[in-house]
Amino acid sequence: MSLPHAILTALLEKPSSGLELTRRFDKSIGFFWSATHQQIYRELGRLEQSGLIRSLPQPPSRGQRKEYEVLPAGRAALVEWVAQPQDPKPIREPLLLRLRAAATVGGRGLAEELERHLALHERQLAEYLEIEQDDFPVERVDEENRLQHRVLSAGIGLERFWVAWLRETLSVLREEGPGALRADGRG
Amino acid sequence: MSLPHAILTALLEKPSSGLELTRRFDKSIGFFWSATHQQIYRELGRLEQSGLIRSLPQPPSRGQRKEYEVLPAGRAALVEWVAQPQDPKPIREPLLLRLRAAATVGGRGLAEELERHLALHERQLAEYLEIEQDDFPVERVDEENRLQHRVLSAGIGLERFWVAWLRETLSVLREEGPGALRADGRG
DNA sequence: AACTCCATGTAAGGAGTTACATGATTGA
DNA sequence: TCAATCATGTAACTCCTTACATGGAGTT
Repeated sequence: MSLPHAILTALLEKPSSGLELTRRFDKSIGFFWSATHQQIYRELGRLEQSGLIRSLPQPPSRGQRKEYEVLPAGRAALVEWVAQPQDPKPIREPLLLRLRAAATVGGRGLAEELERHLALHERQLAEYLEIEQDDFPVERVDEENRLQHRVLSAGIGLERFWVAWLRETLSVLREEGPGALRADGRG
Repeated sequence: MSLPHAILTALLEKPSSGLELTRRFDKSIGFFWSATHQQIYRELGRLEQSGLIRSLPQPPSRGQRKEYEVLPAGRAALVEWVAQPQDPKPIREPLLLRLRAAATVGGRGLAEELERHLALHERQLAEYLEIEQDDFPVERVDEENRLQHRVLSAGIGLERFWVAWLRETLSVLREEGPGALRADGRG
């Protein structure tokens, strides 16, 4: 039940059309809650029907921009959701599953895959660090800013974790004998 | 497409019935890939139909234990899956979403929720550390063992990250003024 | 008229969740 | 025999993903 609230938050920050929301879910908000345009359009329809948002007066025909804004009921729903208890979901990480499977059936080719993930996480980390430099300079620290900075810090911390873990794991694999779990090694 | 492979791995480690699998998905494997018994039974049926596993000769009536084991085709499918490229999924963490929403609409009651999550992650971390002490003593380090240890290390590292991040975030909230984002404060 | 974007959708299916149903076994 | 427990399922629903469809606007 997070998508509607993600959309409410995005619309509160700035009233938008479906496509604009989709773009924003590809960057800032999407860094910790991704969504496709199909999900977004469907959810916009539901939110409008529930009276939490409304579309601004616009030509209602198909293929035309439709801009949405949050109604007071929508803001109230969001405020209520923010403090509502929700247990953290257990980890669900296919890569760990694959490592466990590799422990049983052998991991031919797994090292390459770990290296690929390492590169991806390094790139993501660099992107976050760039955003941090641009958007969170030491001056201007009001509360809103600080909370948003904490969110970004979580992204940075998680990427740092994965980078470190992948490096250690790769070095463990290499200790097992050069190329032990590589596609070109002897499984 | 991870659940079938999680089940194949579990069955390779030890042939089991649906309920036994469910129990194991509540602990070891479940720490990074959870599943309910409904998912497991459905998937066991599919895997059997695809010829990747088979049920050992047993009374076929309802309410009777049915033990499964992996067939060669199942092992081959798992080997193939292990090295197959799969991009890491972007983060999807409702708590970060709520923090971002709090930055916009205020976070009355959020501090309590962060404290609750902190306690949960501390408990999970303690559990992992206990498992590490029990299952991974310094002696006996064959390859299988090391890979499984790396998996556990990921769990430990992630929990350590969340504990640290939550503590920092709570201290940031407190700097904003005592009780700023508490339910009993002035949001 | 054909092509390319922009923008909003529909359709179908997979995966996970929640609630409930049914049969076998065991113990009081 | 009654209840509890073990064990295997069904049903209905939500959410997400992938592929495709449709309409408008501007260009050539």
